[in-house]
Amino acid sequence: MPKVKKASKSVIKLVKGMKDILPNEQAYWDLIRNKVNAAAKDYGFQYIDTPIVEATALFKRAVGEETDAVSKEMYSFVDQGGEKLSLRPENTAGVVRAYIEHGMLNLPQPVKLFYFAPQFRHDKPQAGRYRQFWQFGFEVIGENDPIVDAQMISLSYFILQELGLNVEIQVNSIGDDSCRPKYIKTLTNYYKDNKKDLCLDCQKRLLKNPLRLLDCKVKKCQDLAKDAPQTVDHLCDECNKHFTAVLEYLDELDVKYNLNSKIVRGLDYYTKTAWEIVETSEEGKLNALGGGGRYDDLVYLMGGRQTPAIGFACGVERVINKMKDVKASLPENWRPDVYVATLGPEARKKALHLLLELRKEKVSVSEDLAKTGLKGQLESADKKGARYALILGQKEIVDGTVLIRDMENGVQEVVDIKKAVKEVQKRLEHHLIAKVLKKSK
RNA sequence: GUGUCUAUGGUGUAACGGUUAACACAGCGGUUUGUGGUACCGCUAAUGAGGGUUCGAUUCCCUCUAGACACCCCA
Repeated sequence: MPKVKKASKSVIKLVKGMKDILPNEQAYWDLIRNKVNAAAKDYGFQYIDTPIVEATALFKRAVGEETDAVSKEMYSFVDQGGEKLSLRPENTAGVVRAYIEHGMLNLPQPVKLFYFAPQFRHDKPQAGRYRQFWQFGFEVIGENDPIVDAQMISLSYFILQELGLNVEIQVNSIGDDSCRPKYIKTLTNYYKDNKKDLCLDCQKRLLKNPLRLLDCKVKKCQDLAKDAPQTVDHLCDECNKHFTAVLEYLDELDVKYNLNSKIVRGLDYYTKTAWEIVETSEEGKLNALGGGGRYDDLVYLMGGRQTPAIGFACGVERVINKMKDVKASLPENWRPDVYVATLGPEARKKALHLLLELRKEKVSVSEDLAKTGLKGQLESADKKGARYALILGQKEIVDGTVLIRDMENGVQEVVDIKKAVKEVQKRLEHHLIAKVLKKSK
């Protein structure tokens, strides 16, 4: 054995708020990616990747300069060329930029896009909240029919349900340019008279973000919120009609939803329909797994022509957290079909060829050629869950044979090494047929 | 930014202020290079950092650091 150096004392560690996604977690990620991809295909969405880095101005304009996501939490920097850049805090702005920049208005409308990508916000880390976090999201650009709202809500609901979660939709309409400003005025007027009864945070909210007053957790604020004017009662005709239609379509779909006047989105670009997807198994805690809404003015705001749009996004880490909480079932781990074990230098050399052959034939194979003891190798084969082991020792080399060991029952057979691959394939087929038969019963 | 809690090998835990910091799992090696899932033996490996109290600190106190959780906000 070579001399082993001791670990040095100073270790560079993970940056705060960042997370390694280790192999033992990947099953969750694979599952989510697969479900998202499958849903996207079924619903006719195409995948899009936009850069992690965008001009800071993009987010200031799209997301809103006053939002926390942009004003407090954005990773911004000036690069070597003096450009003001930021890591994206969300993905809709980038998608819309791409839509405009690549003239997607010339494609058949609406354009339906989806992404699965890391986002960055310099927040204080917490359960299910990281500074680099992943979101999958869906956007429909170029359609304002309320039926699309209902379909998008249903899609977001469906995906999380597919992942084994008990979810519920909280839906609201926050109006548009023609009614929201008036509503906010009404709301602030209502609160002005009761200002002294509000908690300190809410007194700040009154100035900064009055809509947030509605979901304060402090009792006296909640009591006030109960009688506060609600957005839905102050929608203009157009918004009202739209929202009513959304709900009507939603009733047709098999979606559990709740009208919730407290749903207010954190980003400025939203209009009309807004919703959140919450997990319902744990009472009290209604941490949103995802959220979405219409953003009919965003394309225009970003310099394109007026184009209605709607989208939603879900936080992947949060979804995984919940999946763990409810012990959602995961697909079985990958197992190699065959493990090749060797004894002796000749066998090791021969095994190199055997491995190539097996891989060429698409037999999934595992080995530890560097290990010498047979015991250790079989132990490894077992841990890896191999179905068969091919054992190749001195004796087999001399005879031109190889041992096939069934790892489930320990039965071994000697076969001609030239037929080894075929023999393995034959057995694997039997295995597969047996499995299918078992399932069909 | 505010608050609460926590800090022992890779992981999970243990140690009235008092020997060489214990146990389990994992990892690695061995039990005449030939048989795993189910034996036995061994090895590797830890008190976050710095101060203080004390004859003596993993244990008590302070500072820092890191982490977890909650608030804010959000996905």
